[in-house]
Amino acid sequence: MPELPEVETTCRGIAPHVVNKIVQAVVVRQPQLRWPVPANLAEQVVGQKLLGVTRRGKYLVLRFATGHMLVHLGMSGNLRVVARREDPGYHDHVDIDFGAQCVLRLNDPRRFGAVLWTSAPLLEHELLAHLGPEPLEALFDADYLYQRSRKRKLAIKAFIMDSKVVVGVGNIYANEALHAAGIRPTRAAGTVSRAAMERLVSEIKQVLARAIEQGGTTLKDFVGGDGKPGYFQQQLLVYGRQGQPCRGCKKPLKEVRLGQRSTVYCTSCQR
DNA sequence: CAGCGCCCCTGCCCGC
DNA sequence: TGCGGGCAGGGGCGCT
Repeated sequence: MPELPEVETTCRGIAPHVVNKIVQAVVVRQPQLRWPVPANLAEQVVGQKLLGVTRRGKYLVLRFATGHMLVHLGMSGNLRVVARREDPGYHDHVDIDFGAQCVLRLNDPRRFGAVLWTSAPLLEHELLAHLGPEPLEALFDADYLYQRSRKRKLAIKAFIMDSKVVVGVGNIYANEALHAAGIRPTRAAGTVSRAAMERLVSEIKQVLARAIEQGGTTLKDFVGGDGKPGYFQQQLLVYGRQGQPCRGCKKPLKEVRLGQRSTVYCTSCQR
């Protein structure tokens, strides 16, 4: 479900409700997520004030005085603020209870998500230490992507989806950005021209920024931190449109499988 | 090291 | 209607 815009939407949606509130209780109904939820999570945070909610890649970072709680939504997770009286449902695995009608609730049917705790300096955490730049920050530019891609033989789509290269570009937006930039997803990263990299960086930034503005892409059941669906889905030009006409040239869009992921492109507009 | 495929898991959709 | 197979937005990890 969530790509970077969905995680950012969640971050913005929950922050006003939970920041500066004190954790009253932690309820773990299902500890078996991507990694086990730490057994001592409650004792780490109960009684502590949540100082801030940020995002690094697709990891949500909840900052406390003594450390950070990392939350990843995996493929099917969502994190919402609910009233305490709202009974937990199926797949509601973890509650962070702030009292006063305010519970942060993780729901994740596939359980690819994670809830972790680290008291070491945040950026030293192994899951964050080797991440590439944020796609919407200035550090991510054509120079950077061009230099890093030289001599790389893997497909450009897999390259931009590698979180060590740049974080937060998931399958949907990789498909969309490559289409907008006129680059064939299967092309070896090292053969993409400098000019094409300029377009690609620009399109990645644009597609992510637009999706964030609109509250993310709702596929199936995504809802942001406030429970509202996103509206970006209606603007997808290639993802899920295989066989349908390219909006540019009207030729049917082709679908191939790249690294076990659905890859859709126009054989005429993308070279 | 780079690159590729395999999983973790549930739900849903499709074809038989 | 029931069931098996394939696929789904992520991404760490192990193998070659």
